[in-house]
Amino acid sequence: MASIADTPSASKPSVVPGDLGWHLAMVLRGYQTRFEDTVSDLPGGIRGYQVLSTVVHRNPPNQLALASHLGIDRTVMTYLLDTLVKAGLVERIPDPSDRRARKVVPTTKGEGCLADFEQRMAAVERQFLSGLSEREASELESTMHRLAMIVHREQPGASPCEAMDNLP
Amino acid sequence: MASIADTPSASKPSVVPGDLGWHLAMVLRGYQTRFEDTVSDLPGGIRGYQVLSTVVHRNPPNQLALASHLGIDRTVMTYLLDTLVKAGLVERIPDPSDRRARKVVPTTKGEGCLADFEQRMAAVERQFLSGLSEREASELESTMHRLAMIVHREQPGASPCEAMDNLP
DNA sequence: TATTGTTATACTCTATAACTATA
DNA sequence: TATAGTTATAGAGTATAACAATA
Repeated sequence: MASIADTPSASKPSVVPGDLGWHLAMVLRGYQTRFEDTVSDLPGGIRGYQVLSTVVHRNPPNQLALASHLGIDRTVMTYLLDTLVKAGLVERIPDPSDRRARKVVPTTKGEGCLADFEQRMAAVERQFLSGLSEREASELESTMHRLAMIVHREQPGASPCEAMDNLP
Repeated sequence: MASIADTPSASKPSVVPGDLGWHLAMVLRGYQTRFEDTVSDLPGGIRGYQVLSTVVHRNPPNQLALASHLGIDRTVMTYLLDTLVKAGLVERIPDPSDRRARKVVPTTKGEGCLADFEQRMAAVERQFLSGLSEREASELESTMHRLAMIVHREQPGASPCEAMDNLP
């Protein structure tokens, strides 16, 4: 029976090209599973949370900016917002300076709801990174943050929310 | 017009719970876009590459181990392998010790093909991380590797390929 | 009875295009 | 003509269950 001893031994991690992608996918899947469980009560699940969080913390000027910040299509954003509006968590208010556009703002209920779920999410993230040292975890977060910014800027469709992503 | 100045300012990265997930998703998407372009000629695309790479470098004992290592359903693996077999890159050989199982092995053509695509993939990964310092990039790779192992071990369905994942 | 691999079906995303109302 | 938002449709991807062969 072939055992693991047959495989070429690796002195450094990620010696096989493509391994980085495998690791990213595995980590993201694990994270999303925990995320999903945490926000399953929230309308729209993970994306509902992300929309609510973006609306509250980043104040996007319209739906398109909101959608492209989260990397989702504007057609999907319509459905998502319908769900959140129906649940009374956000509102669509017309932009007086551009009557085509609508600005999405949280309701009082939405803000309270987000605050509640953020506490749970923070606990989940801490638990998720608990296998790493304090320093490793914070370095991972900051490196991922930088890399995400680089990727997002090079991605098509990033333009409408550039202003939101150039925070220090 | 609301500007970014309205948002609560952040002194540290990832102060908003859930940001880690956003960053992971953004980075993975950027990575996969480049990956996809690089291996678009290969049957099965990204997954074709990953299957070929796993078969060559990790020598999984059967299809199920192969599938669960990559986090793919065994039913999907059947289709994927059909494609790769038809392209002459791998073969299914019966396991003499368990006649239900089939071991997937690369053909000579498959090995040559993988070596070729690995060179391209290595270049893509270098370019992908080029915005980071040498030290940051290698630390990111090793931390992601560790975190992926932790996640994978906790994931259901990980058992059939445990032996493959416990490499140093 | 449990497991490996295959097949068929249904469901969920996502991508695309078409439409409106404004600019 | 181009853009913000909506709607409808088709396709890819995924999950589920059922099945045959073997343990």
